[in-house]
Formats: sequence, C-alpha cells, structure tokens
Amino acid sequence: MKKDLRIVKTQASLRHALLALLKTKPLEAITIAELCRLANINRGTFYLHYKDVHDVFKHYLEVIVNDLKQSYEEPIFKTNYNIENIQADMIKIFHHVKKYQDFYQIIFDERIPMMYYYLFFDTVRSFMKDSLTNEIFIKEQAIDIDYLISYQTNAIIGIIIEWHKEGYKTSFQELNQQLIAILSIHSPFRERMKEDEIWKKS
Amino acid sequence: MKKDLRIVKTQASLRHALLALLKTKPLEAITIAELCRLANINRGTFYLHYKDVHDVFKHYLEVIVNDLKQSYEEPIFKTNYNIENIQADMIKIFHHVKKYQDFYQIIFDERIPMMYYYLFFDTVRSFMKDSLTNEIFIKEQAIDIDYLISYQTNAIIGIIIEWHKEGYKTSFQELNQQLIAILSIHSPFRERMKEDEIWKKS
DNA sequence: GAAAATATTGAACACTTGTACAATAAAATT
DNA sequence: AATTTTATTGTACAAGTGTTCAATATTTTC
Repeated sequence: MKKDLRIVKTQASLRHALLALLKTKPLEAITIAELCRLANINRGTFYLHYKDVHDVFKHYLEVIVNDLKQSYEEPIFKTNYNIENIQADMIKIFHHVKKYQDFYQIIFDERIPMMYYYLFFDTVRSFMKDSLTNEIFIKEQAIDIDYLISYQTNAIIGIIIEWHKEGYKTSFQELNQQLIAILSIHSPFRERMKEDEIWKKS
Repeated sequence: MKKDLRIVKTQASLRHALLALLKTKPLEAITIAELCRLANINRGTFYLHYKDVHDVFKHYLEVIVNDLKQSYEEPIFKTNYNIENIQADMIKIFHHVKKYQDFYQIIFDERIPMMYYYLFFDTVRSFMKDSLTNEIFIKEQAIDIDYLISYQTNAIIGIIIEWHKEGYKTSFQELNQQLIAILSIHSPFRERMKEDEIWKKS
C-alpha cells in the first residue's frame, strides 16, 4: 500500500503556507484559518491531519533535529572520553543552531510552548548519553546517571539560551572557545579543591 | 493617590477564580470567558487588566519567585565559594520547587510557554551571579562570565527537569546528594585529566 | 456630601476554533 | 476502465477572542 497522494499534497501545501507566513509574522500570531486560506485547504481538512499550528511547525523541527542527529553518525573515534571529543561534539551543536538560527529563534521564544525545548533537549541528551554511559568514573560514584546526563545536557543548552538572548552575535567558533574554557575550570570548586589538596599535602 | 478599590477587587476576583479552575483542569484548557464567568467579571473588563490567562497566572509565579528570592536574603557566610555553600544554596532551590510542586508541574509542562521557564531561570541565575562574580579563578581565564553563569544555572535546572519528568518522586534531600556527587566529579574530564597528570609525572 | 474622575458593564461586531455530516472529488485497487 | 475506497469540501453550529462605545456604577477627591 502506498501513501495517498491527496494527503501528501494537503500536508505539503499547509507546510509551505506556514513557511510563507513565518516570513511575515511570528508563529504565535498565525491562525489555523489564515494558514488554510493561504494553502487553499478546507479548514475541516486541517483537523484531519493536525491539531494546531504547532503540529505543522513540528515537522520542520523534526527535519532540523534529524539533520543534527545525522551529524552524529559521523564516525568519530570515541573509545576515550576526552576534551577533544567533547569539543568536536559540542561545536557541532553550536554550528547546527547557527545554521538553523531562524528556527531556533522561534523555538527559544518566550511565547512558544516548552515542547520544542524538550524535543531539542531530548536529542542533545541522547548524544550526551552515548558519550557518558560507558565511563568508569560514574560507576564509582553513587550517581543516578539520568540526573548527570540531564545536568550536562541542560548546561550546554544554557550556553545556547545565553547565545539566544544575546541575539546570536557571538560566532559559534568563539562560543566553542567559551565552552572549552568553562569545561577547563571543570567546576566552580576546582580552585578551592586544589587549595585543599595543597593544604593537605603541606 | 491610592489604588482604586475596584481594580483591586477585580484582579483579586480573577486570580481566585483561576486558582479554583486550576483544581479542575490544566492551565491551557482555561478560557478567558469561563474565568470571567466564575469571577463575575465582565469579559471586557478582563482586557483592561490582563492580556490572557497566562497574564493572570504570572502573578502567582511572581509570588513564588519572591519567596525563593527571600530565602536567599538569609545571611549565609559567603566569603569563600566552597562546596558547603553551594550545597546550602542549591538545596534551597530543590526544597522550594518541592514546596510549590503544583505550580512547577504547570511551569515545566510542555504545553506551557517558555516565559515561566525564563522567569525561573533569571531568578536562579541572579543567585548564581552573586556566588560567582567575585571568584578569582574566572578572571584568570578568558571566560565570558555571562556564558559561565548561564551554563551553571541551566545545569541545575537540568536536574529539576529530570526531577519533573520523573514525577518528583525523588526526595529533595536525595536530589541534593545527587548534585553533590555530580559536582564532586566536576566534569566528565576529571578522571581522564587525572590520568594525564599521572602520566605526565611518571 | 457633592462633584469629578474613572472603572465596570452590556451590547455589538468580525473573526477564530473545534466539531459534525452529507455531498463530492480524487485516488487506489481490481 | 469500472469499482471501491477514502480524502476533501461546504455548510452549519456553539463557543471563544479581541475590540469598540455609550451608559452606568463606584471610588476618589475636594
């Protein structure tokens, strides 16, 4: 069985209409009615395929997220978890966000529902999980791996939030430099701990 | 000049009606029309005070956020940035979220706009800023402090997101234990770096 | 307490939303 | 090419949205 051409045509028409409208107004201002008018689709037909305008937009986010996922298929030698690998992984994310800046500006908009944030979060989180799960140092601690991964994931997204609030002015190379610098100090306690160690040894 | 009693009465009435409705249905399902019916307020009057239902809900979030802020007024000896202070600071946040779990369940709901997330983020961020700005180790590096603070802030919220997805089953004491454990390994690179250091010294 | 100021009301408007259903059109199947 | 299947349409409906305006009610000010 093949997919009904009418369905393909209807959905494509609505998606294209959404892209067109996004050039003139914010996502939250686009109504189902005007989307259907522009797409030449009966409004009743809309509800046979989508729940709301976000449902249509979600398609594009899935395309974008798949592009990000695909960039992680590249065979990087990941036997050891080190700063070069993390750097290579995270710069991909920054590059990706910059590439689709127009979309991420929508996704991080304060009027937009959290669902897009979570979709992005879950995607980045899956990469983070792949990188972390086989590390021995975690098993030594009484750490719930899920909390650790969410901690690390959201930290990275925290940088992107700051980037967003800044209007994406910083280049993604510079952003990557910032991340490396932040990771190099490891945690706010590093200096203090070092002092402690020195003190203990003296 | 004093505040008009009619305004006070109207807004209070709408706010109370919202609380009542929240016990029966999710925030996103509450319409302006039914809110006004329950509050005995003319729908036209609603628009003189609020833009939408979220605008009414925002009031409660501000009350909650102020409660969190107030808990940071407590005089804690913060001359040195160390793990005990961070522990004391962050356990407050977890305790706070648990205390207002009913609200944070709404705030982190995927259907709800990002605005609440940002309001919470900005609040936690301001605490983080106070803790970090005077640290010398930052000035040594070429780190944009804003990126570092947003990184740290969102990392903490990442734990809360995980908590939320889990249904707040974990106790906030246990959650705090997790945070301490995560912070103790500093970063995923710590073990690796240690190895490097050992290697260099041998 | 009277006058001035202003918040609230009710009614109306064009518009959107979500749903239902029979009629129609277009695709897939044979 | 004829038949079956199903997606789309047009229409209708009750409810919500956002705005306007004159009439009314309430509060503040003097």
